[in-house]
Amino acid sequence: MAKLQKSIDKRNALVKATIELVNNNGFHATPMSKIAKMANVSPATIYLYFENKQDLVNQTYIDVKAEYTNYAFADFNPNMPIEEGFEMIWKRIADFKLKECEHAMFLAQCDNTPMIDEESRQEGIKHLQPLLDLWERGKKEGVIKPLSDYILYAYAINPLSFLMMTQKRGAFTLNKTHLEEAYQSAWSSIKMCK
Amino acid sequence: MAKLQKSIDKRNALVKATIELVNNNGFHATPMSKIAKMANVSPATIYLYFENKQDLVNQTYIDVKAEYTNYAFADFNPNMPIEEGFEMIWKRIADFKLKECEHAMFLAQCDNTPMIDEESRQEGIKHLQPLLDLWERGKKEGVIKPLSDYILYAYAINPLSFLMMTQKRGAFTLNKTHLEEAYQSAWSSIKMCK
DNA sequence: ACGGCAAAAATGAACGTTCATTCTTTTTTT
DNA sequence: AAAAAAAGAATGAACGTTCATTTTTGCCGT
Repeated sequence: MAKLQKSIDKRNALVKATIELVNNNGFHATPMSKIAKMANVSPATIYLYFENKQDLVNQTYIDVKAEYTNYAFADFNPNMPIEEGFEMIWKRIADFKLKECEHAMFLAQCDNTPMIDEESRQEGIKHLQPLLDLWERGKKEGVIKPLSDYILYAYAINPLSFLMMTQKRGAFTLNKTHLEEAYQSAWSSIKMCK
Repeated sequence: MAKLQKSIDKRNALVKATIELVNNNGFHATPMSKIAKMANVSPATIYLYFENKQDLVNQTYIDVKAEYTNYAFADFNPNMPIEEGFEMIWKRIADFKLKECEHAMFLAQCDNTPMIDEESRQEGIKHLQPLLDLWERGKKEGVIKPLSDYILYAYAINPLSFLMMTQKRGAFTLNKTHLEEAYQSAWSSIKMCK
């Protein structure tokens, strides 16, 4: 195997182990030694790929955030009609949160905790721009309520995080019907009433 | 001062310090020694009031959760009309999340992290029953959409957590108008359409 | 009202452990 | 065989918790 690929594999294994351990035990209870063990690597090797523990968790956050937004916008193009574009993005996000729920959970933990440096948090936010642009256009066309982006996000997207979390805790399971209901709630909370 | 009151004061100081330090630094970076210092107490004294660090954070969670729900339901009575009751609870919750945002932030961190024992988490959920009862009644009367409680919560209540968090990060500030818009979004996402 | 005393509460220092990180040596690659 | 990558053992600091003492409290007979 090529040298470069081996390096990439090792880095990925470390990121993967970080996600899994932080999800299950929390940041406070995931020592570098455990991360190393789960990635089949010596603790010292981590420091060839990352500066320190903080850097490891920051980079893991940015990696996962990029994966999330790539997934969300994969089939989207900025010229779609507003409602169609929103539905596509919403459903991709829902898909991601349910299929890659380990990753979504990790993001939820990072986003509600001071465990990520502010700089990395900002870096992560940037990738969401296409959705904000869509909303901007929607407001101009009179299709989307003229609300702050934060309020739109709070009502249209964020509920999915809560549902993902609840499902992960085993309290209930989202089926196709739930998801359609949730989408309707999301859309009706941001669309202009006629 | 009475002996009992002194004990209560000391316990409260410890809980308060825990909230503040965990909010600012995260659980992983708040040692018992710092909690003790902030509460003006010796580290050893903590162990007269709490079994260990885990017990301290569990009890802090339950305390704050109880305060939250007491606040939310303070003026509510179960015989109110559905919409009036919901508006009252919603606005009290919004009030709490904005005025006591340190406490709300602490809850958000606990709820997205494995830092609280499952048992204490369950304990905290119980207090929400009056809202679930109101929704139950609303569904029977055909005023509230017949959705799972989790979906109702996701769309009607949880967005407030996101807005509180965003505001706390300084990204934007919620004013009276925003709040009224948010309430309308919340209500319209759960009310039966006519 | 008060001095003295036993119990309770509180303390600071100490303990053993665990952790993030580094150092030295070994293994792998080119 | 030189250079790069990886390893395991070592290091020093920091942590949660406990221990031996000291301080405070509440109560008693006077």
